[in-house]
Amino acid sequence: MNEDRSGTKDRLLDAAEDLFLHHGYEKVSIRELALAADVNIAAINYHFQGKDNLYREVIKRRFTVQRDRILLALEEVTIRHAGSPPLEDVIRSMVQGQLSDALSDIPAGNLFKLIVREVHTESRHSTALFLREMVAPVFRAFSDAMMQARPNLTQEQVDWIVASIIGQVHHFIGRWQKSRVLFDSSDDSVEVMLEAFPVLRQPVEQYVQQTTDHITQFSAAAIDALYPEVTS
Amino acid sequence: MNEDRSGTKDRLLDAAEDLFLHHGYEKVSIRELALAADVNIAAINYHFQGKDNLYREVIKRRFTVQRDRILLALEEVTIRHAGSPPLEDVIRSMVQGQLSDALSDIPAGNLFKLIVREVHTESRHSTALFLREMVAPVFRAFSDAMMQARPNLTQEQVDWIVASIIGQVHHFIGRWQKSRVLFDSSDDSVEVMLEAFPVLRQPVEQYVQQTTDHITQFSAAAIDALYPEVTS
DNA sequence: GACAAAATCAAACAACTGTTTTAATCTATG
DNA sequence: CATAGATTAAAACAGTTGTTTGATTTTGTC
Repeated sequence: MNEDRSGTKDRLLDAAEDLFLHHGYEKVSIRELALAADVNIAAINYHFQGKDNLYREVIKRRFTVQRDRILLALEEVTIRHAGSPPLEDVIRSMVQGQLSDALSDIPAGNLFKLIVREVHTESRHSTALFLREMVAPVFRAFSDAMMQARPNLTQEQVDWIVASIIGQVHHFIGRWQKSRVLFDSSDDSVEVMLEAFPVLRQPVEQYVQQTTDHITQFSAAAIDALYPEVTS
Repeated sequence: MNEDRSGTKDRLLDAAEDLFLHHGYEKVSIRELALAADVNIAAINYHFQGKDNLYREVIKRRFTVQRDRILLALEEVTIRHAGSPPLEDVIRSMVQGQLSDALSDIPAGNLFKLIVREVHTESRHSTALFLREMVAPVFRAFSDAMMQARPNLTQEQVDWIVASIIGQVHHFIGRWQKSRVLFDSSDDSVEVMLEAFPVLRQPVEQYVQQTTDHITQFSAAAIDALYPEVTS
């Protein structure tokens, strides 16, 4: 078989994931990719018909796994509570899932960093793919779970809430990454960040945990205060 | 005098602001810039000593104005209420200021789009400048105003809250821009966005207004629910 | 071991990048 | 009007980009 272990292909994907993540699509040349993966330059075009497609494959390789993980966590939390999950559990599933995937250093966790980059940039490399197959299903599942947790909410209200929560998640992911990038490049302006937000000094695990707690509590409190449950 | 109207310099700055905003720093070549501004290619290096510096100048031209506008609004709201401004007013000053600046189509409003791009990308073109002179002062002023509105909050609590609010603001800015970019490029995946968040169908002014209201109310509700005021 | 397919390699490709150079033109002041 | 300085212009520069070529090596199968 030719599909099992090419070696070259996988090394290329790994190196590409790492480099694209840390420096962005444009700033990484295929020569750097080839060097990092220890393959010939032509291998990129031989195995993946071009740089663009390599980028797409990097994403495709991970995103199904990650998407399904969150979808599963959301589904699990709703069926465990027989269709009426606690609001905080729903939010936590989503927030924790995204944060830990995005900030963990295991290779499998690099996807969300790429996605945040992709969404906030307008590089349009695979926008349709992202939106239709990755972002939209997760949003919809999150939306549905939240409506099961708080049936008194309208769809539009849930839309606003979901946007607020995702916005917070991405922002905290972005802060962490920015601080690490600045730190890695010994840019002294990292001190300005750390001073303004000392939580960034902590190790990843604690940052993920504290951020998850904050976003969950902050958002749940807002929801219940704005749209109080009607206890019949 | 040589400083008043060069013509070329200003046309270059205007074109650069527009192009950098819409396509990003890397994707815009100096030849495109020169064509759009209707100047010779060499003019970029003659007037700005390189592409990098032109980018920096584009930002410098706007950012002081914008920063001062928000700082003023925050200051004004605190002195009007004699040092204890209503929480919602403080949040609204910040949110409204950023949103309207970022999403209005007047040229003066392009800065924040560039900033969001700059912060969420790691292009590092003027990170220190941004953080130290633009982001940090605004964050600090926002932070201070909020502590005046709710003296019972600790600095750390305020830090978390500020991050949550800014995160929402940037996310809603990003959504709007993304939808417009997709729309402009007739990418049909814009439909996926609009379907998931129909508010994006509205004109700018209403989007800014509704988003401001939502973020303000959502965040204020969370704050008061999480950290209730002690009424002595 | 022979043979064909797959994979790797070094080299060259054409297109583009930001920047300089050199000459021509404009502009204001004497 | 003449002339010095500021500005524009066309062309060339050196370097990099993603991609392709054609030869060479490796791999698996009979």
